[in-house]
Amino acid sequence: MVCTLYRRQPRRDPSSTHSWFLPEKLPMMRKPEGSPASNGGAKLRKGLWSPEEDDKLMSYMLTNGQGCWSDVARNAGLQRCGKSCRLRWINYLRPDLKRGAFSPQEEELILHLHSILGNRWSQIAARLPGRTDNEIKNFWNSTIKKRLKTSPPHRELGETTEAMMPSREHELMVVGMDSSSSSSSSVHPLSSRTFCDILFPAMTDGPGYGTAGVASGSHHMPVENIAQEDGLYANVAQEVIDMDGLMAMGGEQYFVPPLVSSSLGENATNAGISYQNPSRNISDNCNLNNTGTNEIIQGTSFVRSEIWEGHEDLRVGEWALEDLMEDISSFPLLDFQVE
DNA sequence: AACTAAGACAACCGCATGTGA
DNA sequence: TTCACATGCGGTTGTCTTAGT
Repeated sequence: MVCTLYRRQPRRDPSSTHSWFLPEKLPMMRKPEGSPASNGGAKLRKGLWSPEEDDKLMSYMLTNGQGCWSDVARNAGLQRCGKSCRLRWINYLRPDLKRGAFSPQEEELILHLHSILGNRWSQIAARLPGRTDNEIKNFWNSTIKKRLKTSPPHRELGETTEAMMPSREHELMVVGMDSSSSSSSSVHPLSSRTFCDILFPAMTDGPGYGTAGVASGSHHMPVENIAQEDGLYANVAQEVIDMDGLMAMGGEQYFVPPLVSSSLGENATNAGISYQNPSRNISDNCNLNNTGTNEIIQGTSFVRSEIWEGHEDLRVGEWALEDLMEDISSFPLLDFQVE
């Protein structure tokens, strides 16, 4: 039997311009376990969130912002573990979430990024404003994966790869972005410098980091500095990409979408990073927290703005995807991505 | 109308990492 | 240095929805 693809109705109005819109009351997919009144406060609830719980968490986050998640759970009067609250907030309640179907541009971008980053869903999500890693992961596993089985990836996205693969392809396979297994998130134990040297022997400097020649090979920003500024994983491929959006391979430069601000209340790695348009700075609308996260994000934003001053169109929550796709269209799919 | 298969997606779980005492 | 705790991430599971039979 063949079922047509569909997506459920968005539960919130994605077209709303209001910073916060309360979720529609959800149909119960699963009966929430017990009621807060009946569990005596001892046992933590699991399963689907009730609308009441959502309201509690939402209003707590609105008034207090994010702090320690276990405190959030406790202070908001939720019989949930902090982890559960965090997940609910990030994946569902966050105001900057974009609901609804992925656009073709987004799909293509996901494919593209996945070919580069593998199953690093959080990294991919960081480049798709309003989308969560969970959402992208689900989308990939349920839709794209199946689609790719019936149509090879580089047929869909245009030319890649054999011709464009770096000559050290086999080393890439061994060293770095192994997404063939479920342990894709792992950071390879090899030193990042080694990885970098193997991957990008002729890395360029990016905007904000000088204009040394493409093949200089000696102007790498120190890994430590990159990590400091971006809060990135100790994965040089990612660091290279994140710091300037340019990935150099075999003397060619390829654009990788920059990190965008799409996740309020997360750390600076995944959260607010490129507020190019101050008028849309989310922190203007939301009292993020009172524990300093806001300042951190703004500080990071400053760094980011410098790095990305060539990309003025970056916006929070609404991304010029067309431009982006144009920019990355020159980036080859790297076929070390294995299903 | 009932059943079934498959898609969609919310949420849990385990692990890794970071941080502070 | 060690330990405990918080957080983040990716994989996986479970349940609901929908369409076809």
